[in-house]
Amino acid sequence: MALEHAILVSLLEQPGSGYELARRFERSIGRFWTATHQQIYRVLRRMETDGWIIAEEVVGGRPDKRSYSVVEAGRDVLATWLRDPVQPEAVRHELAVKIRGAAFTDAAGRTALVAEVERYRATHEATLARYLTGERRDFPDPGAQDDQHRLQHVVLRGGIAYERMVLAWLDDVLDTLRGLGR
Amino acid sequence: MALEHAILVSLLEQPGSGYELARRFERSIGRFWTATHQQIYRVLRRMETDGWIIAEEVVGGRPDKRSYSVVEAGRDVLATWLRDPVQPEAVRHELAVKIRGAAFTDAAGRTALVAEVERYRATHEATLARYLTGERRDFPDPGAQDDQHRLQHVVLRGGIAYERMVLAWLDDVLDTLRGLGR
DNA sequence: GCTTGCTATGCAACGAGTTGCATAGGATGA
DNA sequence: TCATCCTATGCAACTCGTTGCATAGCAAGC
Repeated sequence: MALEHAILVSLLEQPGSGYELARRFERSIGRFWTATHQQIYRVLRRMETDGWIIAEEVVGGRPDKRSYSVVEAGRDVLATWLRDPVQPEAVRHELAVKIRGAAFTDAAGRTALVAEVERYRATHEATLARYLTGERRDFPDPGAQDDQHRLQHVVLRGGIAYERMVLAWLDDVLDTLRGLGR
Repeated sequence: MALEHAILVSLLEQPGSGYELARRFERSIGRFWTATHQQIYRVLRRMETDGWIIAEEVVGGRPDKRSYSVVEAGRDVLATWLRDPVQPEAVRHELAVKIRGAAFTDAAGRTALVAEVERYRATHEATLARYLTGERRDFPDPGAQDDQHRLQHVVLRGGIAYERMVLAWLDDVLDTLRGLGR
């Protein structure tokens, strides 16, 4: 129900094609909103039909592309949405289910889960490292930022805080799993 | 693709009807896996057809109900799933999108967003309070727990850590929003 | 020269998840 | 007594999101 809005924000920050948006969703925006290219292309066409964005055909590149920009109606839609109440997040934390499920498996299954949690922990460690690198690169001087960068920065700080929290919790999980059965 | 597994874990912890499961998903399990009663009823029927669970008709109560329990085949499915790699979480954080979107609205819109973040913060404060109350009630003596309770407890500690992280971040967000435009 | 990979877009089919509505008995309260 | 709420289950219709596949030109490497 809100992929449209994530796309509006992304296009306002920087106009671009469906392909470019898909790449951004793998990086920056994808930290808090995921989408496949299929979904993005479909929603872009609908947004264009509804008059929220306009496309400019760019025939220079190897394959031609359609670069989208937000128009007035799109800005209005965004402004209205910003005033709507924030929906409670729909959490889907598969690992938490597995941890509680570990009570119903045998010792070999738990050993396998420990290994899986370690692997999972490594991916979050890598994500944190990426965020910190990106922070040093994009926000080297927190004192001298315009509004847009300050807002992007505070969202990134949220991502960093999340990853640190997850890492600390996963250590707690590993201790707990290893200490089972006395 | 994994509501089945969340249901298996919940039914292993405690057999119950579709309605009871729906209530649990609003409380305990719903902290990390959401589902409506519609979805739960549909999946339960499929799981019964597939022979993962069996239903017992309970005709005593006001409306009759079907109480489900996990059978051997269901345990096997769960054990296999526990060994599968954990999928990276698909994050959907609407508030983060709105914060970045605040760069493209006017002063009145930002004031409205501050109020909304404060309301949102209050809901998370209430959630944290509920978790802490539940922790004192369900896990008063961390030294003397069986495996199932230790695992439930570590998942709850994850929820508590998450809520604390969110609250601290929302304070950061409020400071940032209030400090915009110098 | 051939394969592989990247940019760039899209169709078709399916499965997951939501929303609105319906039923029906029992309890609670004005 | 009548309205409202809670337990308990379910249908139908819809939208959201994923997966597999297809196309097509250009670049890079073997």
